[in-house]
Amino acid sequence: MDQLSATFAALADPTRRAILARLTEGPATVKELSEPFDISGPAISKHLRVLEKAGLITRGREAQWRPCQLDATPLREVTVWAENYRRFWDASYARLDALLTEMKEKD
Amino acid sequence: MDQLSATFAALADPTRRAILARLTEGPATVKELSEPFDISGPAISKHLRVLEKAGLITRGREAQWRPCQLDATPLREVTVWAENYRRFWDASYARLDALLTEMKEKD
DNA sequence: AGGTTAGATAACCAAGTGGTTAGGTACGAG
DNA sequence: CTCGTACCTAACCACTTGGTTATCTAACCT
Repeated sequence: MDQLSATFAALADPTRRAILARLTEGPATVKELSEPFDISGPAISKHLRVLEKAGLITRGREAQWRPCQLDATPLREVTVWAENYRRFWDASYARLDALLTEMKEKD
Repeated sequence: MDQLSATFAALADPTRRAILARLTEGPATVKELSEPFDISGPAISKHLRVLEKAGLITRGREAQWRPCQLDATPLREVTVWAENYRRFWDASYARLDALLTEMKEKD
């Protein structure tokens, strides 16, 4: 699975997006991350592994804790990808796009 | 499944992203969309249904053709969501963010 | 009417996903 | 040393997914 697909797949789950949102407030242990959810530890572990494989989090090792930290660089690729479609929803951008195309055709 | 999850799930497949890329050049029939891929018609049909349920395409009806058209509005929600994480990858944005936080704390 | 083309549906299969429980490892505290 | 805590792996389950082939409908063209 390519990087972008892995990122999109990881983001497709609300629990994982909530974990990322929590991590914007700083690193957290697995226990802390699992608090808001009504699911078992192993389920959280699996979500974290998906996020880790997608490169969205990195994990440290402190005694018996394995602190998680956000790594948002894959999200930059997501926005870069989505930017190619901006002209299809952003009216003002579409006008600019049309203008640029027109100018290019005049060359 | 919520809208955002459906969109991310739809985008997690390279074939579906390629279909969207093709549709930026204008509407296309199912046959046209399936040309570049080495998979069966029903497989394409399934991909199109996923894209349709995610609101990324709309489908018309012309004689025996069912032309597909891009609808990028869900992608706007994707960028809106990702924008909340920009400060974690964009250094200059992070500095601006820190400045704003500092100003807020002075109030 | 008969044949061809576009496309959808149905039934099936292998693999993946999101969850569980049970049990194992590693570390700190008493 | 033993106990509790944090976390992981393994095995299992129901459901979904991405693909297939076979079959159906709908429209066009002779």
